[in-house]
Amino acid sequence: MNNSKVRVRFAPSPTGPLHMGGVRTALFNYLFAKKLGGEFILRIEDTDQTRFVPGAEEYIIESLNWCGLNPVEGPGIGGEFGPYRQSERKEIYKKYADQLVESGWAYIAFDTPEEIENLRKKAESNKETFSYGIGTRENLNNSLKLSSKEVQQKTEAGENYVIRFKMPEDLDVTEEDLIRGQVTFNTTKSLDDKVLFKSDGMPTYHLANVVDDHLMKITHVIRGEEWLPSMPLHVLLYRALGWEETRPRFAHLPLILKPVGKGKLSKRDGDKMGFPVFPLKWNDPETGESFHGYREDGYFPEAFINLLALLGWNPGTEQEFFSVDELSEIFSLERVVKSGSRFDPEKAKWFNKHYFQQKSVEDLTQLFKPILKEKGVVATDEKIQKVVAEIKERCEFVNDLWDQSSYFFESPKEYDAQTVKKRWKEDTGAQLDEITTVFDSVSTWKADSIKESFSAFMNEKGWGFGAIMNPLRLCLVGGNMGPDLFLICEILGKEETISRIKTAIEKIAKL
RNA sequence: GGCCCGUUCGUCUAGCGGUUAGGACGCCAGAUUUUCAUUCUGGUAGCAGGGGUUCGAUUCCCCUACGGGCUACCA
Repeated sequence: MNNSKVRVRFAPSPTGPLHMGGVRTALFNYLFAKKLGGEFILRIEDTDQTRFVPGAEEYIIESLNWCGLNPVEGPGIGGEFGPYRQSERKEIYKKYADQLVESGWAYIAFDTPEEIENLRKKAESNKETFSYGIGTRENLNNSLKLSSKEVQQKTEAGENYVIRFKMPEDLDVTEEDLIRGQVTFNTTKSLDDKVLFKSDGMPTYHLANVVDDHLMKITHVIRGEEWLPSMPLHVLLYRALGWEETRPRFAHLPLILKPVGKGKLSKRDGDKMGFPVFPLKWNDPETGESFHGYREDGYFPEAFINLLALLGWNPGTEQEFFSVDELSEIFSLERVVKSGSRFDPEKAKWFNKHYFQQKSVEDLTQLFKPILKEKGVVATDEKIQKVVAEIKERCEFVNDLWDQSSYFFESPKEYDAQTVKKRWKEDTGAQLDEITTVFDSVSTWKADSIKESFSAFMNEKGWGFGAIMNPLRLCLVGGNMGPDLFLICEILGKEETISRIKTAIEKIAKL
């Protein structure tokens, strides 16, 4: 096989947004290439004109970009093996299809889709499955049955035809999958005569894929498990085209499964369970539907990549946090798991939390500012930074910052009913009123000194801390959450603190 | 239905003939925090079933069950 420089490709089709399984495939390709000092390229497989979705290609490229998985060759990037969009390589494929017909590895078939559909239905009514191939092809409308003269007449008359692979009979095709080991398929038992070239002048995936991988000098095909059944076809195609010596090796990745229920992860699972399935937000141009994205939901790309890497792969050590660079050092296909893995949204959050906590207060402040602006909050960077420093450890997403800190920027709109019921006693209002006087007399408005004055007063009165601290917190934040109370006072400022207490006493009395 | 792939705590996984079956997420408990959260400590829970092979099987082989994928002029 191939001893030259490692070259791998990620080859999505632009039929919609790339989902996280696709990103993982791209990631593993990328890591494999990096590890071996090879090249990672992007190729757009848009041979099905009927399924083209506007914006999908841009989405794919932007997603890879957000994840930092940048190809060295691809559409919009260029490279010596371009173009990298199969629709732009259309002319290339026909030649190879014809070559296969000439060499007897393929044949021309005139059967219309309707005819085949009928055969399929008929077989189905007999509880059988129709398959175009060994056993049936000799009796169908193709160049195997027709005389060459008839074939010529039909093609010259402009009749539509496809080119099908002529699957050799009873041949065991054995291939060493880099993840699964030896896999064997018997041609008669499991393979039919796949269409290689469609009547619309475009190749199918199978032909285009093999031709392009060869032309682009791809050394390793790393793709999803859904392609495993077509591996023997591809192997045979390389053989038929005479490219066996240089053909790539295969590795089939396990699939990502739904968190609960049956089957592989799909588009709508996310909205059902409240997690994104796509890297970026996607608005479907046809249905108008909107899907969540990791980016917009506040995940950091580092976290997204990290969680993806550990879904179906592990380093063999107990380390769980990895940068892309680290992964590039230690990634290997041997450590890819064979079975499909259920996606766990909880663990995904945990990964993000880790990266969130790694961020500096300064960085988080910058990320928080646009959110505050959106909320109509005006505050100095100094205050925002102070707040962020206090609440950082309670958050796992940038979006949590507001939920954990809104009371620093606006006074409570309501008071948590449960806390009121539990903590607000008959004389609480009067006691808190006295506290405002104490606060008013604090000269240096710093957490320490506020606490000092407060404690002295409490001791003098002989009041229980618990009986005052909790309702006091209620007045200032509206509930029983938040960091140290005196720090909150400090950040709020003396005036605001006192005013909030007074407002609360009034409002709660009315409840 | 046919073909192929797979099966270790609820989930992600380590294990590559002899281990008290390890870690992580989640969950539970305790400690700290005069709140809540964080943090720390501890706990809970697993080799799908049945046959072989072997002195010995989670580990190797076979069968069954279950799960997954494919079975288009879609990728």
